[in-house]
Amino acid sequence: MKVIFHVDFDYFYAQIEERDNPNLKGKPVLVCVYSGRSPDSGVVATANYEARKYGVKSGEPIILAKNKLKNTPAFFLPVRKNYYNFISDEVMGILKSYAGFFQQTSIDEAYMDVTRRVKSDFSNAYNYAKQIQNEVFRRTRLTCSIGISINKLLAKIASGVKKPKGITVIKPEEIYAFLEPLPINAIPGIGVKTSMKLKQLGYNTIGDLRKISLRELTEIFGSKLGVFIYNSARGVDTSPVKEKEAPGQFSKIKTLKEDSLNPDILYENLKPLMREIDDKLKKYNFKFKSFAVIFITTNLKTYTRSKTHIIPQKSIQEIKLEVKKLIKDFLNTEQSLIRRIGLKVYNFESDKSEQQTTLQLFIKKFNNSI
DNA sequence: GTATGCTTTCGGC
DNA sequence: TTACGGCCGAAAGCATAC
Repeated sequence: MKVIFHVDFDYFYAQIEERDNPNLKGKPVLVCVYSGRSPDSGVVATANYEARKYGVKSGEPIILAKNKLKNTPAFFLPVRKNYYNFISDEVMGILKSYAGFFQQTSIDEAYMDVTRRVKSDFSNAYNYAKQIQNEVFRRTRLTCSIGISINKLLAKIASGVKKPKGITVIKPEEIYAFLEPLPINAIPGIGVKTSMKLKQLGYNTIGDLRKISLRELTEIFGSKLGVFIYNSARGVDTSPVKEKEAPGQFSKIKTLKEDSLNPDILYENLKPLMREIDDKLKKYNFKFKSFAVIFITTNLKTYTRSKTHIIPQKSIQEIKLEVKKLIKDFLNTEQSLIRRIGLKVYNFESDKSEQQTTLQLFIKKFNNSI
């Protein structure tokens, strides 16, 4: 039986800001993404618990959060993403040293397979989690919550139960009782769309979900999603904890000073983003085969238009005329005003060439050895 | 009809 | 009453080949 941890840092961005500035302690702290369009245009990325008491949520407009906190002293801070990434590397490095297998899934979340380290024992696991929390706090002054169970699905659900600084264990014999009362969308991967569909059929909890046969589920949702729902309702998840692969895409997106339909203005706004993506490509030494222009309209609807090359491209500079053309073509078909524009590159140089490199390395080694 | 691979949209953080 | 980022990976949607 495996023992899997899911580690989730508590209100990560805001917690880092609190740690670095003791004046913030005990007061609402909101880390915000300012778009630069007007002084308060933008959204809240993360808020600490003091702010959440006032109903502030991630993703809501800054101006709305200001309203909720108008009679309270509160701190609205601009997001410092590069700095948080640096801290993330630090805490992830610590966690990794405690895991047999390690999988970082976001800036502040990770799975750990600790089966061997705790000898498959859940009371060992609890103590081990405590030890990890203490060591992370000793070295970084940051707190996290940990979910413990036999697979990633259950560990992830568990980590959200007790926060902050929580440890929640779901032992094998507790799985059904634990899942029974939870709403269906507590299963990661089941969102509004799927849970609404199930609600309309009269199913509200994971307990209800277990009454549906596999056959029925696959008829409604198709084989892939159907099997996924059937297994999840029973706490079954066989996906392994595995090291994160190289990134599959880079993107940059920017809110315009004002909405526009002018292809020249849109392109001018893309230029700095193109440079930043180029820098990143160079840093990683990646080439891309596909690129896409992202358009977000006044009503916040997202569109993308893309193009794929057979030959991997080294730099955006090589395809800037095609970027221009994608913008023109898009404006010819869609004429709602553009609020935000972005660019992404993906389809990085195929595994084939990587295999070639390892093959070449092997040949070198082989030649050296004879 | 179904498997596959590509493009676009969705949704979490 | 409205207000509204920037990134990523995954799902959904679509086209094509058989």
